[in-house]
Amino acid sequence: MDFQFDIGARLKAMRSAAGLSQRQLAERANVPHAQISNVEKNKVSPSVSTLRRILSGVGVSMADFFEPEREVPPGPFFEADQLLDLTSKIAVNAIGEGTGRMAFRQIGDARSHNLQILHEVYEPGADTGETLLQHPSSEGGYVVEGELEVTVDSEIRVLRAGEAYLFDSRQPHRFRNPSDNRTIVISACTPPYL
Amino acid sequence: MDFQFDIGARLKAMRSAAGLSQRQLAERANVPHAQISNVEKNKVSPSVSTLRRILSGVGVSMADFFEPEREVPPGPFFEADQLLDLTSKIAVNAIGEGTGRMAFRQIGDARSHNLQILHEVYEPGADTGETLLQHPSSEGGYVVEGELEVTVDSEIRVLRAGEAYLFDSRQPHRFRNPSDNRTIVISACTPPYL
DNA sequence: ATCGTCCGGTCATTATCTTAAACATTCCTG
DNA sequence: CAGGAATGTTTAAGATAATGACCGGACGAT
Repeated sequence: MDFQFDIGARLKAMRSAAGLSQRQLAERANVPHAQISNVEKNKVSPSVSTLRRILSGVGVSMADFFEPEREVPPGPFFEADQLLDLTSKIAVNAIGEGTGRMAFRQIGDARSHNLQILHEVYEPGADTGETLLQHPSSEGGYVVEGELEVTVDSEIRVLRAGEAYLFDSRQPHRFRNPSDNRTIVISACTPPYL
Repeated sequence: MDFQFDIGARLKAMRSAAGLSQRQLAERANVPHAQISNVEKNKVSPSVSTLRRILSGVGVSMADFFEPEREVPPGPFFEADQLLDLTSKIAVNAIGEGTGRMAFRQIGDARSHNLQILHEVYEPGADTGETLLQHPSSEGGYVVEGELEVTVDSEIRVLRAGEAYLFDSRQPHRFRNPSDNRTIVISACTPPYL
């Protein structure tokens, strides 16, 4: 999680792709043109607010700007510690008022393979709440250890180790660990959630 | 291009999802804990370098952090000016040493529909160069106006208005406007490039 | 109650970014 | 060649963010 690209070079590339001079961009973005120069030459690390204004001038979002910094896991084989931890990301993007500790770790590059396989850990009581993202995708999983209460579109079922589920993720769904022990699930989803 | 979320709230959510205190995160991220507090309370707009350090502590990339800011076009109908301008993004991410002016505008939300339809404009001489991204996807297009020289895996062909192409984008490919007039193409790709 | 430790928040100082104005270059054009 | 208009760069000021020390509250253990 530490590759970083050359912000200045990237901004410069985007600016010239848009066919703008530093001054033209500065006007659109409502920043002094010196700042464009400073950022492009990496003389400063701009504040988020400044960078946002600048990028608005070339019609690029922050997310798109930093896209290349995304970690691209290697493969096709992964050590246990090479799984990509998506806990914070999923917890904030996909889960509503989840409670309790849980962890999600992804195998490889879900995007390019169009397949997201996750190793999921639910501590006792952990609850995703009603899942926010309801993708047009398919989703299934296998309970490796412990118990998992799965709710799909008003059907509730407690799955134990060895049992499994599979459904269309457009249906509202929710996961919970109703037991006093840790629950471990391996799940798969295509196309990927995030 | 101007929705902005609450950076502080988002960081806080991610931090607690990771089960860390401000001080714990501060140590991991190598930042004074006061700064975590300041950022979470939106007392400052952190510099990119600072935010990057903080996010490394929760294992989230900049791109992921700003993901929700991405523009999600409405639909299912789009006015001409509602097409999403991807010029800078594509030019920098997908195209190598392209030359000349070109523009790419996307119809709707390619990701969720798994289908990317683009309105492409090539000014005279515009050349994508060898395309960098060679996705496992399919790609086709129709020349609406002007001429387009398409190179696919060593096959070269000049298409005129009314003609079209379709190929597997894993093959190396390249587009060029060899004429003195503007060229307009409507293309489609699944799954999307970006 | 009284430590000890953790928590998040605040303060003054320092370092950094931001700004506007001046500067240097190039490329036209008369 | 001189003037003009564009370009990107540097400068010195003012504004803002980053830092480390400090504060009061919450919680447990003694």
